[in-house]
Amino acid sequence: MRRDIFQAIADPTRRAILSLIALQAMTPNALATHFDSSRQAVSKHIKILTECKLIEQKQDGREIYYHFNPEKMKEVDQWIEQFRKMWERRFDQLDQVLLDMKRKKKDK
Amino acid sequence: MRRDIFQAIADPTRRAILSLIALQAMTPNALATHFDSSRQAVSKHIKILTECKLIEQKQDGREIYYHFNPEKMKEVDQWIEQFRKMWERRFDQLDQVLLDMKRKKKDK
DNA sequence: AATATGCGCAATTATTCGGTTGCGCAAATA
DNA sequence: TATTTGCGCAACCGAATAATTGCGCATATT
Repeated sequence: MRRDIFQAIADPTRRAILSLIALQAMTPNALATHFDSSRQAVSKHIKILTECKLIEQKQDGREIYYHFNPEKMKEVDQWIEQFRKMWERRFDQLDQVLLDMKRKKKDK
Repeated sequence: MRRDIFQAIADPTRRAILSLIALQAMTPNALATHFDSSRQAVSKHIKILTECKLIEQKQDGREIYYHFNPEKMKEVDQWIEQFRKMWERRFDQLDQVLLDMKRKKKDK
C-alpha cells in the first residue's frame, strides 16, 4: 500500500477535498454534498488523506471534523524547490533579452 | 486515459526521471541504467511525461534526448500556492509567540 | 552488405485504484 | 426506549497502472 503525498494529490477529487478543507474543517457528510460520488467514496479519499497526514481528524460527538495540515503539504513544495530555480533562471534570461533589446534600440 | 501532471509525478520512478533530466538531457538508455527496471519500463514513463509536456524530445540521429520543461512544473507550484499562505501564516504566528515571550521576559 | 544498437509499439499479466453496496456501532433525537 | 443520523469497515467489481516480453524499424558500425 503506497501512501505518499504525491499519490494522495494525484486524484482530482482528493485535491478538491483538500481545497475545501483548507478553507474550513468539515465532516465527511458535508464534504460529500460537494461531489457526485457517495459518502463512502469520499470517506475512502479522506482515509487516504488522513493516512498520509495531509488532514487530521477531530471528533465532536458522533461527528468527525477533518482539518487541513499545511505542514505536510510543505513536502510537495520542497520537492518542487529543486526545479524552481530553473524557471526562475529562464525568467532572468528573458529579462536579459529585454535588456539587450533596449540597448540595441538605444544604439540605433 | 488521464494525463495530468499530478498523476505524472505520483510515480516515484517518474519523479526520479524528472530529477535526473532536470540536471541534464538524457536518452532512454542512459536513463534506464539508473533504475532496476527495463528500458521499456522507463520508456513508458518517458512517454507519460512527454504526453503531459513535462519533458520534450530532441532527436539526434537514432538517439532521442529528453529535456525537462520547467514551465509545466510551474503548474504544480501554482496549485500549491493556495496553501502556501497557510504555513506562512503559521510561521508568523510562531514569530508572534516568540515576541510575546521576549516581552514577558523583559517585564519580569 | 551484414550485424549491432537505440528506440517505439503492441500484447499480456499482476496489481492497484476508485467506486458501489451492505453492514454494524455509537451518538443524537423522538 | 425506539428511531434516525453520522460514520467507519469489509466485500466486491470494473477500469487503470506498471511492468515484462516480443517485435519491427531505423541509424550506426563492421
